[in-house]
Amino acid sequence: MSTPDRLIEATQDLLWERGYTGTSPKAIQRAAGAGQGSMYHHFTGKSDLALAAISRTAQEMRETAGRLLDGPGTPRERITAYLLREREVLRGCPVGRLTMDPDVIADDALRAPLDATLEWLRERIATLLQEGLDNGEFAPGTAPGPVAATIVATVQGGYVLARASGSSTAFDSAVDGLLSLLAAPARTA
Amino acid sequence: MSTPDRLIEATQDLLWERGYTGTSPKAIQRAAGAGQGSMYHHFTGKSDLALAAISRTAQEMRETAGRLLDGPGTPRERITAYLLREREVLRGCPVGRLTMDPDVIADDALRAPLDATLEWLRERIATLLQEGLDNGEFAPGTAPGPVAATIVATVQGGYVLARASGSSTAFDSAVDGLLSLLAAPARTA
DNA sequence: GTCTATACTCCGATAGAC
DNA sequence: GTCTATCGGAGTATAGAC
Repeated sequence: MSTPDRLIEATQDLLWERGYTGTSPKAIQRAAGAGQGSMYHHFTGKSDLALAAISRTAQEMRETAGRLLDGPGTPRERITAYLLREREVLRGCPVGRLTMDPDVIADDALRAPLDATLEWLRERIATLLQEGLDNGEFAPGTAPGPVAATIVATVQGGYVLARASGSSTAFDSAVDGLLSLLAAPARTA
Repeated sequence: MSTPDRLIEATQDLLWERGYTGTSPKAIQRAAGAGQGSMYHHFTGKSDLALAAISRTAQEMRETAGRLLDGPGTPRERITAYLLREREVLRGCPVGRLTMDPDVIADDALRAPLDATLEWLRERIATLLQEGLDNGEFAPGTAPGPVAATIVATVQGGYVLARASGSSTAFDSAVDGLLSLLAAPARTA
């Protein structure tokens, strides 16, 4: 792999693990097996490299989620598959994690990929909810936009609960609760 | 106020804003108006001071949430009041935020107050859900434990969405969606 | 209790040789 | 492209005077 690619991947890993403030150029160089001069030859500095890493992470997250949300099954089944997919829960979300970093939030260029990714996810799920409403899979009156936000928030917050407790159980519990709330509408109507 | 108190309060603010890694002893001293020697006289170091600050923040959060969850109204009304309470959404949750800090999560003493607080909140809400089930305010079949986890996760995740977008709208939307799901007519026969 | 002095390392970057 | 040298500042303390 090329040196820039190794630098970007190392930065992705470190940003996920330690955040922007907690990630130093030196640590990136060590992880990538690249020297100081090499890193500053390919990137103008830490923030430039972080932008490349965050953009790539955001893209990868879209692909991962998209495979399930655009996959086989009914709208409800796809949302369920997304919620129940295998996750390294205790590592947290590589995108959502960065929203707690003030230096990332303060920089519009770094924040943009985070916003775009979570917004894309919310929209994609809202569309599925609408399709599920149309085919009777969800309770009439379900508001796709807000409920999609709830779904994304539950996942993001599930990571918080899991990391606080040191166990993925809390994440699973939050998802279970959400799925039960989304359960099939009464057949009586 | 005493010097230790000023140091603790300054640390609380900085941990909320910048996290553990992003908070330096020097910044704490500046914010507290205390000197180097003074800080190290009252606390053994950064982590000791952080423990005091985190414990106090956790206690304050319990009191704030408790005032609404133990307040007037039916169980459903109290949960709703908790979800709709005024928040400085873009600042995030001073407790949840720290779960993304690897140095906090790696230290059981620092992690314990986070876990205890979120666990307390989840339990308190689960109890209210059970009471609401008993008086018919929630759909039969609602599982108090998991749904309580969903409620707490939605709030924590709402902060993530809001900070990503730079607006509190996404938080409000996630809460709206959650309230609508909790208000849905009985779907389990 | 608080102050200043000191120590050693890392941070984030630039400069210039090869 | 990559290396080494260098830089001013910040991080996280410890020591000892007052």
